[in-house]
Amino acid sequence: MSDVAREAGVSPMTVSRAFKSDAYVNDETRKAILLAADRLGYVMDSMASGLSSRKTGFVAVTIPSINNANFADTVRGLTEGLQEKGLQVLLGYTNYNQEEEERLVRQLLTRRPEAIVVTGGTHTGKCRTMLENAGIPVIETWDIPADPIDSIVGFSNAEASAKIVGHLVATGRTKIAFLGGDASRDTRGFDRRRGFVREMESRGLDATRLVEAGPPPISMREGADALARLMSRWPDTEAVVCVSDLAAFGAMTECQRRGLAVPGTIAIAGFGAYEISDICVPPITSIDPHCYQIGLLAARRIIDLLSDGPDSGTKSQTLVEPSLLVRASTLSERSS
Amino acid sequence: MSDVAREAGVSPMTVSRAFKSDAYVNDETRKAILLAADRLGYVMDSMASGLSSRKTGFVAVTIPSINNANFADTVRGLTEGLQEKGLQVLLGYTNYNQEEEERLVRQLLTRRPEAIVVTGGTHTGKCRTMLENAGIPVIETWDIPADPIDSIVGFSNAEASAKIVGHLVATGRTKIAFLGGDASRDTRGFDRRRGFVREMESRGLDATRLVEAGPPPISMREGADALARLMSRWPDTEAVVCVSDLAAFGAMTECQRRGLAVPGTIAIAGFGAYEISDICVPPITSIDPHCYQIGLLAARRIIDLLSDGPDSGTKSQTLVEPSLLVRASTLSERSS
DNA sequence: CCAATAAATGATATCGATAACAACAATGCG
DNA sequence: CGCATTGTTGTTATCGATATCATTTATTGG
Repeated sequence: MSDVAREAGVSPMTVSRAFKSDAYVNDETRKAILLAADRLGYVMDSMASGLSSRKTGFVAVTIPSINNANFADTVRGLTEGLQEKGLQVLLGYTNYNQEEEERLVRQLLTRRPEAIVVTGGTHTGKCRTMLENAGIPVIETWDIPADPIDSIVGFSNAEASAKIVGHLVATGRTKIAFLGGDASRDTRGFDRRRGFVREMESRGLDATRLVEAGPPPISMREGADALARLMSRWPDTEAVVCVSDLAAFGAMTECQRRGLAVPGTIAIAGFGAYEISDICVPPITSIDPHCYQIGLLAARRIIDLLSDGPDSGTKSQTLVEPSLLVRASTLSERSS
Repeated sequence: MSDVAREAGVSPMTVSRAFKSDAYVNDETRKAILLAADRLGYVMDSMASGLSSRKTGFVAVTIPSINNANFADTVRGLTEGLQEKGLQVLLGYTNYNQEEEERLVRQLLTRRPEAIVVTGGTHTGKCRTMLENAGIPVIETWDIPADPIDSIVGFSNAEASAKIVGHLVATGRTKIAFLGGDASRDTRGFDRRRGFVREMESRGLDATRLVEAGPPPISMREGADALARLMSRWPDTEAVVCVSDLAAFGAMTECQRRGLAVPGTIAIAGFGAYEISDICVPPITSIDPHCYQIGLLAARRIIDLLSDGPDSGTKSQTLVEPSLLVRASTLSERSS
């Protein structure tokens, strides 16, 4: 930076100001400085800048898996929502593992982010402590934890399942199964299963048709395998609610292979509004949790918290209402 | 850090050393320091550390889209490959846009990464200049640029197409179309199309059945629409090579809707070895570019370059051989 | 025309760590 | 026993920027 200052015939301080948009600098001076910087191929060192100003421009974000269209959409919303304020997302993924999350959060905090976004509501004790003591806004997304750390931008996974059950019952199905929902690692999937069980029971229906599909991420293949197990155990099942669209699609391909008509013999519903659920034949009923919107709202909340200053005392809750997308895979009445 | 030093009764320098694994510190002293740090909830400031040691621990990575399983796998390979050396991926996406890439690269370079990984071979002039002058290893992936900046870890998209053409011809098809491949933005998709044309021509076959599917990312829906256009223009088409598995699956659903048998009436091939191509009915012939492997090899190359020092003069090329996955969608002979 | 204000720039200390060197104790070896 | 070696810790300067305060030069209104 002092090289640039010399080249432009000003002090380093003026160069520093020329790179901030808001500061007092003469337009011509700034122009000259930017030109000099360009000649020298100078790019500012954000790390040093951050050290001095105590603003790193980072927002840390953890997601369970990078290879998941839903979380990717949320990250997209975050990235784009934070861009206007010059904030950059620092991304890490946990592999659906809380110990890994703890390690990751520790690593991310060493970068002194100005806020941190985590997915889900369950963390290791140490992880929670770190988040509480970090002294920055913490946003929990994709869930509504019973005991939030700070702010929430999420939705009720349980209620989403309830919505689907309601729809299936309305179309005349009562022998309904749930596919997926691992208790140990996938808390959101487990919430969906819990919501399913609760809703079924509250309607006086049998809520014991539960098939595991292994730990997340649930692949299409695992969805197919799980459907096979489901049908061999409960052959008279009329509908199956899947923990995700990927499992649902896998399950549907298994139906095709077995010659089970969808939705004639069995109805299938998924979760996540993945593109595949819309385009496959027949299209699969799903829940759109509005992933991109979640990211955008989280970004907005962060910007608010960072500008308002110590308003952060209030633990805000921003709830997003998932939408039920009724499609052909559950639409028609039962034919048999 | 000086708080921790006081708490542990040592100098700040010793605390600094205690956090590095390689340094000379008495085991008991280190234990005491780590304990003190834990009591005070101290986490090291990597930014300050980086400023001083001139090692930020960042590796910048740009990908066209975050919502793409192939690129996500490469990022996974990079992340995991770099983890052992304590290097952290700093991710950004370009939306398949070179101006956006330039902006992103500039932003990423302000973070002083120790290396940078970019996808593809075409950049704006300024972007290329920045990369060349950054003074750090630059890895270009997913492609084999004619005029590499530094190191390459990639494969030939054109040859991958040629492989598919060879397979289709071997199964008796000659009226083959290519779906997708936008010249303006998706250089890799365009390379695949170019490879298709070249291979068809070299076999003396008609290489004019080309259908655009719009700018990337190509959705399943766009694949379906493109197939509709293809069949209305060239109804006698016997096989279609798609720019990606997503387009291929979309195209296949359109066949289902139109009652066209796959592979009986028309064979379909994709690219990318997405899970869907393996599980759909029928499974779709595809190319596995070994995305995770690309990431891992890039990580390894970076680690080599960073440790060897000024060996970086040699512009290495690490080539990965894509695998053809023959599946039912192209397998059987033509039935009509 | 002058005091008051605003605009533009500079000087200095500092952010939180580490590099580099110095200092000293313990150990080994001829 | 003395000197070289290794292990362990401390001191000082510094990385590249910015906060803060000081200073200088327009600008404005009474």
